[in-house]
Amino acid sequence: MTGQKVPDPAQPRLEEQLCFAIYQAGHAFNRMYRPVLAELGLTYPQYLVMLVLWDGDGVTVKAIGERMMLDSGTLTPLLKRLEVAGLVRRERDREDERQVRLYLTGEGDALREKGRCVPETIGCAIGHTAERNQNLLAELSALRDALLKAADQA
Amino acid sequence: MTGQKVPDPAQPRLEEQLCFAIYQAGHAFNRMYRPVLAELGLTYPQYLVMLVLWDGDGVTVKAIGERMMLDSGTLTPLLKRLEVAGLVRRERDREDERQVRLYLTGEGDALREKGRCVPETIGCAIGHTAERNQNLLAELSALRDALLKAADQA
DNA sequence: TCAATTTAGATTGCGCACAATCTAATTGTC
DNA sequence: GACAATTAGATTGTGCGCAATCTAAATTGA
Repeated sequence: MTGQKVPDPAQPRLEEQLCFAIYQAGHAFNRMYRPVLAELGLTYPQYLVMLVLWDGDGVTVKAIGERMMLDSGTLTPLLKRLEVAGLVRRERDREDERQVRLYLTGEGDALREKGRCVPETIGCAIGHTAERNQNLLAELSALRDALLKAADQA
Repeated sequence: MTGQKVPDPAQPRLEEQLCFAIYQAGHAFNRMYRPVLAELGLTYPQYLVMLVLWDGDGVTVKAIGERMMLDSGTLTPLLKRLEVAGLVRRERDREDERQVRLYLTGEGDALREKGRCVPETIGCAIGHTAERNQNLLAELSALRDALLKAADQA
């Protein structure tokens, strides 16, 4: 009962598992983004929401959630923090009062300028060729879709 | 001030960014693992810690943290939950009382059997060839290392 | 028209992730 | 041996992620 259980060769090691590679890459990205985004006063998920809104605001919470794979339990407090920060307005849709639409404030729109250099900063850190990144992006998208499909069926 | 800001062509769309692909793939993995691991009574990060311990117990908190890229602020409460669940023992090292070593209990060791089929279950869901997954694993590891290196220098 | 169902968000509770801070033990230096 | 510096974990506070539940608004349809 006191320690040193025998390792199990049938159990794959942590480092050989794809899920763990994703897990670590996600952490590494976060670590890279954090100081860059701190200058904008944003966390990483907040930055992703701002990307959505910079791409076109007036969208509903649900639409943002579908694009980011997040539900209202995550988004509602996050969006409220962006509102408190003065970057967005949350407004009930007059036509359908169930929906809340998100609009950029002047400040939120202006922040776009400060955020413009972020992708390049990160891109330089990675240093891979555009082609290599494109390929990796495609592989990850396929992986995501395969997982979601399997998770839905289960 | 009322809505419909102009989209910005210079800002890359969410779906074209590597960081977002990782972010989504991570969520998709989590969604896939959740119901499978629920049968073991584990969350995904807890499962990763158990993988470390099944690979050899008696390791320190610091060693687990380095392998998983987590600090004590995350690990301490997580390990305490595993202890409450009866899967591990936390024990101060007699030689160096600063360190806490983790040992599997009989129950934690036994859980290995129930967890044996997990990687295969997930692997089937992905459905890719072993070679394709190996390649993706290597790419992700390289990406992680590039990001960590850049983050350290900054 | 009005009751049943569906839908959009909000809320609550739990667990992970991490920065900042704290305590206690160890090491290094003199 | 005394004392500064380092190291291992624990603690606190903030924010993300998600399941479960709740409310209110819209839709369906008998």
